[in-house]
Amino acid sequence: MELDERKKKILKAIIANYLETGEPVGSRTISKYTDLNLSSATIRNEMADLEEMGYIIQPHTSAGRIPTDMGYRFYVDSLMEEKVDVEEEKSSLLERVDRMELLLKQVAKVLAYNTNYATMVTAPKYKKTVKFIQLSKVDIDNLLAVIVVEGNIIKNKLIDVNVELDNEDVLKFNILLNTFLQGASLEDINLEMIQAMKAQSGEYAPILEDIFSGIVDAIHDANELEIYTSGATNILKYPEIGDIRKTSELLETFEDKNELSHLIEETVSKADGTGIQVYIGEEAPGQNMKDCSIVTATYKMPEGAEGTIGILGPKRMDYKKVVSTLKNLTIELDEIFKKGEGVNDDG
Amino acid sequence: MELDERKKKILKAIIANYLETGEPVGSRTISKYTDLNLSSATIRNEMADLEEMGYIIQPHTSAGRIPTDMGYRFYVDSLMEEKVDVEEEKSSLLERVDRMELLLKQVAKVLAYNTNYATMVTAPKYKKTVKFIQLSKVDIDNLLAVIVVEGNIIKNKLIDVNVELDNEDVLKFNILLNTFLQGASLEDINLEMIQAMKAQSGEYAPILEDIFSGIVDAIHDANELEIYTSGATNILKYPEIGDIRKTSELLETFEDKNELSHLIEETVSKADGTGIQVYIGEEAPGQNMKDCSIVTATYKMPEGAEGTIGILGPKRMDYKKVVSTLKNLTIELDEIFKKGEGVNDDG
DNA sequence: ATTAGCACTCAAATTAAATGAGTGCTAATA
DNA sequence: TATTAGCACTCATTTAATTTGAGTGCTAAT
Repeated sequence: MELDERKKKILKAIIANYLETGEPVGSRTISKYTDLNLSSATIRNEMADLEEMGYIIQPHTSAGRIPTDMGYRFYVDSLMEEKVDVEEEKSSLLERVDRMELLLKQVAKVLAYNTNYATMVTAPKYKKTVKFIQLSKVDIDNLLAVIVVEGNIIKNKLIDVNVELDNEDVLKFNILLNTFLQGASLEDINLEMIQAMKAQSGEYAPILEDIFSGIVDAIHDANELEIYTSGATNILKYPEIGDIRKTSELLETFEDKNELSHLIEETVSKADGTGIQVYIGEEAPGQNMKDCSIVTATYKMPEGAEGTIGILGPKRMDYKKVVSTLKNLTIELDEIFKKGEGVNDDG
Repeated sequence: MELDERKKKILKAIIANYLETGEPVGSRTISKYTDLNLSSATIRNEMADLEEMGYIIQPHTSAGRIPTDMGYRFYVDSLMEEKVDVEEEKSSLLERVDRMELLLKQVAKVLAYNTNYATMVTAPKYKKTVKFIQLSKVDIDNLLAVIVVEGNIIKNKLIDVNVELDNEDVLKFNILLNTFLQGASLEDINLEMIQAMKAQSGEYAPILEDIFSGIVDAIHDANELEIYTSGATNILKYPEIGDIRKTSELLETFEDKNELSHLIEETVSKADGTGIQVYIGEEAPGQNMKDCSIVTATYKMPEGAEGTIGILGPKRMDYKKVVSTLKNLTIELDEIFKKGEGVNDDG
């Protein structure tokens, strides 16, 4: 059987209507809703065909039709025309801030606010090199290490030292650390480098051990795939996502950054790199997501590093709006990074 | 009418049973459940009395009894004996960490894990004085201010400067800032002090403006009543708390740190300072909390500063367990602060 | 003062009936 | 040949009626 223009039009009308109302769509509705000027009987015949082809399904004998995953997929790939950018929507959504962390938090928040779904944003994964490092004596037995890595990610680490150090000692350490670490990435910091530093540290080698491990910790921290989420409770607004138990599990998954990071990695690994990806129902990773869809977008930094923005919502999601919002946002992010405006990462 | 021993025993049995099962408790159950050896008829008479006195109520004519808020109140105040501390429970719940922030996050988490309710922890509210302050040049147009305040709360602030500064300039600023700010609390930093600093900064006065406002921001930040929460989704496990809509609103309230901070302040203002406070149903602040109870505890720092730990759960809460867990935890916290072990705040 | 006994109440569970949106099929129509 | 009016049929949902049973209050006997 062939999916001719008319069938497509009808399918589109069914899905659009279902996305709006959440109710199974009947033939009479479509008959009136479209400009096809066909009777409900004709629509019924077409619907029977569409069902046979697997695009729609009846939840029960005497109900209207709802889209199958395959139907959604076809809608997203071929039927949905993207929202025209009204001029005012183009207006920038993000405030400029100077730290990656704050920027991404903001992205998650703005997106959740605009879409009413749950959102997640990962920091770009790139070789973060040390831009600045400084050790200071905070009190009698604590050193504070401040490390700034590319993207202005700032990490602090208090290091307990049980030997008294004077300011001159600290100064020496600072010179040593900067000589070796400035411009280094996590991968550059290996046993070899540690040995070399120890060799130059003379009598302080044992103390340096502590300090060094503290700093490596902090750099490691900064390199971790951070995830920012927002609007988790939005999930509760869509009761169609199974029962409370399931929803509650989903929420927990969403709040567990570790699990979430796995999920995102899975989606990213599936992505074909063309920007925006839509995962519908079964296509989405994770057990509790059968009734959800995930839409992800990738933003790029000039150096080629990529981060992901994701939206989690019900299958019956306003794909149009989500996709267009995501597009605008990634464009804006790309620009922010390009200009070095906002987040400053000129090393 | 008098609340004699027997009535107390019966009331206690009713509430204990209700806390366990969540079902209205009938006379027959109590007749068997207690060691009073009374027939159900007698219990019924006593129950009628207890109802008249306002401690219990029938959800409908032919149902068993459930506690009223007043019943819960009496139970918590007079009937509930506290859980005996099994030796193993005494074992410490907290790992030692060196920063207030991490410690309190941990408290929230451990508590949520142990009780299965939603938890919140506020940082102690005290005059936080500046322990350490340092300005460094991170790149061509960014200065990094690092401020450590008492309790080892560390704040970073990137400051955009549009004038090129050399290291010597930065050094000067550092000396200036330290002279004025070390040991100062937020209240100490007033217009007068700013004027004095400006007077000493000479040609740099205009730049200092930016730097100073950045630093004041950061100190302000550090002084804000931070709240750490955990286990918010636990709320979903207790369907007795109204419908989904209400629950969802409650969750949102819980995730909104600002609102939450108001709530906590309200409870604290009501507290009589004897440590653990229980707010049952209507006694709790906030509109969506009619079906909830809040239990708060106060921990103290040696300087007299106080912070609050709170638990939010259904009225039908395991008060015994909650109170004992909270007690242990505050004791442990008090000790950590006393010893200066873990969080280091010897200024 | 306590308790056995019994009639009574009412939420909740079960069953039955009514409703109505929507379908599939058939026969008439353009 | 494609479309449509018409009609019998299906079945989730709604509404009503019935049954069940836990639990009560009262009374009379112990």
